[in-house]
Amino acid sequence: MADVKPIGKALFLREEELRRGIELMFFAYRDFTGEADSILAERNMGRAHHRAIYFIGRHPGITVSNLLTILCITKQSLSRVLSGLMKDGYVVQRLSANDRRQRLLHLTQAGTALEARLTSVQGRRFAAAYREAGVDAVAGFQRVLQGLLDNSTLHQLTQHDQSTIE
Amino acid sequence: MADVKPIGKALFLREEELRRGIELMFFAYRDFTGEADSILAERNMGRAHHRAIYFIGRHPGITVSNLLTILCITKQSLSRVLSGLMKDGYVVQRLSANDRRQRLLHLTQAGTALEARLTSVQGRRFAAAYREAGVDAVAGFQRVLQGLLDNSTLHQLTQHDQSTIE
DNA sequence: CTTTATTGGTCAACATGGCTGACGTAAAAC
DNA sequence: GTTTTACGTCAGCCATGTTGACCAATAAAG
Repeated sequence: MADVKPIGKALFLREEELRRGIELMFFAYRDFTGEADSILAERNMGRAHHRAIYFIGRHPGITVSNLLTILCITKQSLSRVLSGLMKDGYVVQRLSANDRRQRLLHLTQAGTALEARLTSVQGRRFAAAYREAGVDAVAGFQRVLQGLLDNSTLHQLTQHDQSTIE
Repeated sequence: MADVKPIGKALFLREEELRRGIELMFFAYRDFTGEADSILAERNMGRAHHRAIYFIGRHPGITVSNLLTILCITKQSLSRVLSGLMKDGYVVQRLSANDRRQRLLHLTQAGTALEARLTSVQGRRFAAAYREAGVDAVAGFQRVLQGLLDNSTLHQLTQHDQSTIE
């Protein structure tokens, strides 16, 4: 509301444009997660399990702490999910050699397979959307999404080094 | 995995590109909803209340049925949320003249005010992201998000007429 | 060596928001 | 007029987020 012109129509169009973005985010996120949710539901798992599997696959040997930093949920929420994943044989913990307090998280074969399946399903959707929209649109898409991030999230993502492997 | 070139590096880059999209969607959606969630939490409300308020504001006089079609949740989930919103004075029901089975939903003054506040917060984030990214990026953003939608959602959105007012 | 901080985990208790199934009531169909 | 359909509500279950208290192992600081 800082640099709004004193013209009724311009204001209206601006608001409509913003609402369009808000609504697209809602619907696209819902549909984007829908297929994976179905696969997970078959195995009595939810989106929380997916997130854990995804980021453990992405950062093998990640500590619980670092996973918490990525997910921004409480230790207890994650603990419940990890317990289930270990019980069901998707994730294993190994003790760290450096610091034996740390449990380093790894996917099992079953975990890797499930992660691949879920990522494949979501990747196909992205691949189709990217193909339809074109390269320039994809760049714009990523720029806008990046602009929607909190600063802390942005910093986290730009440090995409080996820091979680230790 | 249909039209993949038999080159290791190209495949890797493609997968990384898709994973970047998947992750950006996760983080951006979380941060995008975070501020509104905080405002809602102050009033003992959640994201479900927000969705209901948002779409009632968008389609004054919408029926419960039509709201269900938009949200894709069960009648019971919505009913619980609507009961709370009516109890707290954000929403009122009016009986339809045509079909007295229907309850037509409207925001109260408090509901309108809350909707405006929440939309303003999310709109500001979008406005900032749009400003940084530029007009072309915004177009690409919208094209890609649209491509991520289920067909049924896309059809629903392209029929943005008065059908919900009846 | 002792103290303190960090890391990881557990348990209890609670709220939100999905779900299913049972069940009214109003309108439509026969 | 009875049956069927449409619309909405209620009760209760489950997953997943929350807070707070607490414990154990280890690292770091004194």
